[in-house]
Amino acid sequence: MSSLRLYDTATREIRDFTPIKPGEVSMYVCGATVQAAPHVGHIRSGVNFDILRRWLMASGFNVTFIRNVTDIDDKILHKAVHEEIPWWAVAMKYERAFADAYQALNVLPPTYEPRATGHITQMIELMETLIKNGSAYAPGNGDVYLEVRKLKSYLTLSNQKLDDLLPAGDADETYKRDPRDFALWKAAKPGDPSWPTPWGPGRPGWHLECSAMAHAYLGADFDIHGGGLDLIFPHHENEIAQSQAAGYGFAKLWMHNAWVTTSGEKMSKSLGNSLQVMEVIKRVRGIELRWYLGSAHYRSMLEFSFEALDESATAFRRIENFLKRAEEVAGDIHTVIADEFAAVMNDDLSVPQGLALISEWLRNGNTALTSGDKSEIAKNASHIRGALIILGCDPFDPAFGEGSGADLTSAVDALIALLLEQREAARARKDFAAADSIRDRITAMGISIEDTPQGPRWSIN
RNA sequence: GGUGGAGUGGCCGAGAGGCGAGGCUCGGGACUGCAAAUCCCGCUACACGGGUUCAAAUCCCGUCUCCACCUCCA
Repeated sequence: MSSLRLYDTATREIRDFTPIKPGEVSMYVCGATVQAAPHVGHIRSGVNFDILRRWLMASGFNVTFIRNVTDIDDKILHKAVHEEIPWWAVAMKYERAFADAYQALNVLPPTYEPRATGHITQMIELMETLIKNGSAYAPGNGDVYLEVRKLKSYLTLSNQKLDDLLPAGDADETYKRDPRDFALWKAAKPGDPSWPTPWGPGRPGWHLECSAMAHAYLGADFDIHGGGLDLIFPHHENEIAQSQAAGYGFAKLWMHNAWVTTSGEKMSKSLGNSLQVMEVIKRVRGIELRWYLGSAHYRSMLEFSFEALDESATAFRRIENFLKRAEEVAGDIHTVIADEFAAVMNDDLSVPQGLALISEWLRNGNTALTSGDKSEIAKNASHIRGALIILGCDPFDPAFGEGSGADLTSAVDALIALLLEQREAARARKDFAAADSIRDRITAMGISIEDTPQGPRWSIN
């Protein structure tokens, strides 16, 4: 069997993945800055890395998955003023909104989900290390900066030259030794929340938290660091700078997911609420949104449209419908990871090629359903289900359960069966007017009737 | 200005030197009492101009268009 290869942003090539510790994978993904409800672009990142995680687990690795929550930053403070609630209430409100969205799309909870404000101690320790070894300085105004000119290497991830950069501009320039130096820590402004430090009260700069938390939970060296494309610079560059200046090896492999675009452009909040996750799942189910977001390769832009979303949902329902019929005819569907599927997933998570395989199994499975070939039905269904589990779209996953409605299924089944018996009787005596009348009335209840080689079956629309 | 990415059939979306991914839509057919579902067939594309090659969507040169990052960003 093939082994996993992944694209590394740092080297810009697909490389063999070899974990630091055999059988173990440590990964850190930059999560949300909780200052607004998540839109479909945010959740795509969650879905993409969830697919990676599921694939690693299915490949036999024990995965430690850390995804942080940035619960303090400028936007959160601004929002607090705007919404007239405390900054921590803003953070909690949107952290919950993200959690709800992750859950709705069946994104597995991380092994641990550290918050920035819970790791001030680790950040101070890191800054002390950096100041002590001469990599960082505290000019006396309460800020702490990393001195980028002192770094052995910088900007290796984004492949830029220091002299081509525009000044960082995230703090008062007058205290910086170089305009490109960036803030590890920001002095408190009047009215802002702050934490005490040896350099005065203040709050974390954006980048420091990830270095501190990755170190706290994964150690000096870990396997994979992920996030959105837009984090490459400055966020990930600065994480590397801080961590390596402190003597950590840091991430061995960098992965970045592409955006969801609209009209070819990166999604932005100016589009309003219509593309918020919770709005979109009023139109399609969570599992269908997940299928759509996961269907493009993670490094390709996904051009969002409601038309494409609807089509994608329809395509998913075909697969789901086959699995349900297969279960009815052939019994419980085992999950099998087909070798072909493993091969495409091992090739930098080539999900779109996996979908082509699913299409093939679907066609074969439907053909088998028509001919009644149970072993062929079971085989194709189990391959499909094995793939869907990796994609996080298994229709039988209780995470997507039909809730209390499931309890009614057997009762409805008995009622519909009664009606179908009458319809079958009418058909048998060629009284098609009566038969169609029964079907029409069932349809009017929102239930579809299909005649299959195994007899009629019903499903709720 | 610097860095990175993209342009594929009506639409979505893979591929990255050689037998036309796949899906959706549309047209035709099979099955069916009729539907629905399903299956089969059809619609032969790679921004533009050169070049390399027996062979290019894929490599090289040039051009155009679009996007992103360099300021918060999944």
